[in-house]
Amino acid sequence: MEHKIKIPKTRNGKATFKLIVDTTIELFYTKGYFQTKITDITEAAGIATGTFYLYFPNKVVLYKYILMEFQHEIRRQIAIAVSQVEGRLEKEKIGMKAYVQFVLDNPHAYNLIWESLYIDKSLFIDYYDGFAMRYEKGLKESIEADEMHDVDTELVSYILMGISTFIGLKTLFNLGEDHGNVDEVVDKVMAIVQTGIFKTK
Amino acid sequence: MEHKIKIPKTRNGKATFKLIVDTTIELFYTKGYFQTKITDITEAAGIATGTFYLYFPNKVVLYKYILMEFQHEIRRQIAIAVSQVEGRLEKEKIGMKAYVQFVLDNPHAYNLIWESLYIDKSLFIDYYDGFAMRYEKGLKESIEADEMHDVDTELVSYILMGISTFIGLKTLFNLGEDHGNVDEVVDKVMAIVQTGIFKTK
DNA sequence: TCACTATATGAATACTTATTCAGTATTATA
DNA sequence: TATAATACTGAATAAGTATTCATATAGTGA
Repeated sequence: MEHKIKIPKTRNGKATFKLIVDTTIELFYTKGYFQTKITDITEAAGIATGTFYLYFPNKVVLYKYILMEFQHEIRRQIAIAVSQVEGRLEKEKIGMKAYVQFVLDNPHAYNLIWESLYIDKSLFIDYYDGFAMRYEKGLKESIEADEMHDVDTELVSYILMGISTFIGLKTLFNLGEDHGNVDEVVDKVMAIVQTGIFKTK
Repeated sequence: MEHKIKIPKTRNGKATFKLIVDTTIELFYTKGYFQTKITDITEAAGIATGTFYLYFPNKVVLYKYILMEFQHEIRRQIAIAVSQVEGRLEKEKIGMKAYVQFVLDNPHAYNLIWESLYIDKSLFIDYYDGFAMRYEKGLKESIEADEMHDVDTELVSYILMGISTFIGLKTLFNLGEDHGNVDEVVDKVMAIVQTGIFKTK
């Protein structure tokens, strides 16, 4: 809340900084944010308690740092995926696919992002609302081009995020059967989103 | 974790018990489980600290109690909704609708259930996996009756829960435009689930 | 009314965890 | 290789919360 992160200046400092971040990601994932104590982090990282405070004023600042890292990464990956295809509808599909793919490939990230809801609601809202607005833009274009039903774009954005999140969840906990192949799962999801689940009369 | 809840025996005791539960639901909703202290609860309820321990050995036991309450309630409501319609596919649709409806109508419950992921993963898994299995049963029957595409039922169960959750979320935070009418939102969601979002070529 | 059970109180105590800081070690560079 | 800058240590201290318990009150049946 208060101060800022202190960026290390030397190679050693940077290594310690990264060690703290990586250790924390792992702990937030296994124990959750609130149940992770500063001493858990320093102990797991094999550093002294005081070292933590050299770089981070407190836990929430570290949390936000990690959250932003993931946020950039996910957007970056979607941008990369989308840039490699031609055609607007195709881009749309690939964008969704990339999002689902990211969630599945990065359970740590997904888990952490979602937890923001209980840490600081504004973080959560910023994250998902920001994402929804991005989605909406593409969806609207698709509708105008008559490639998509005239759906409520805002609603659809949330639906897509909800689907991705829960599929990620399922994979995360290995619930039910093992759908080993992520690509396959993503394809199935896309097929369902595309044509719906009920047969048209 | 340890002991059990002590059920009050007198009218007065029951009132206090209920007061604690209701106050806690409100606090868990606004501040979250971990950020709610025992003293926050007793203070908000206007009772002495010790009174809390008269009925609950600690916070997590109270949390589990509330979680179970909601779990029963949601299943009860779906059962009621489903019992009022004829036909299997129709029941299926109504069941889904009831779930989405419940999530939208009970943001407190929804928020609390989800938080279990960060309190005790096994609670979370039990909840959602149990729900998914219930869904699956109906979905399989629909497919056999050729009223539904031959989708991966497990996947679809999670997709439906994901959608409900996120739409609930959106409503909860009043993100984007205000879709005041819950019924309408639910109908839109069902339409999308039914026919998909892309036009078939 | 008396005796007994159930409820309620909140200051005192016990824990848990965050945070500081005086001292030490390492590294870069002049 | 001296010295300034940076990084690191962990015991000591500060804060924050949970939990207990001696004491008090209210309700109930005989």
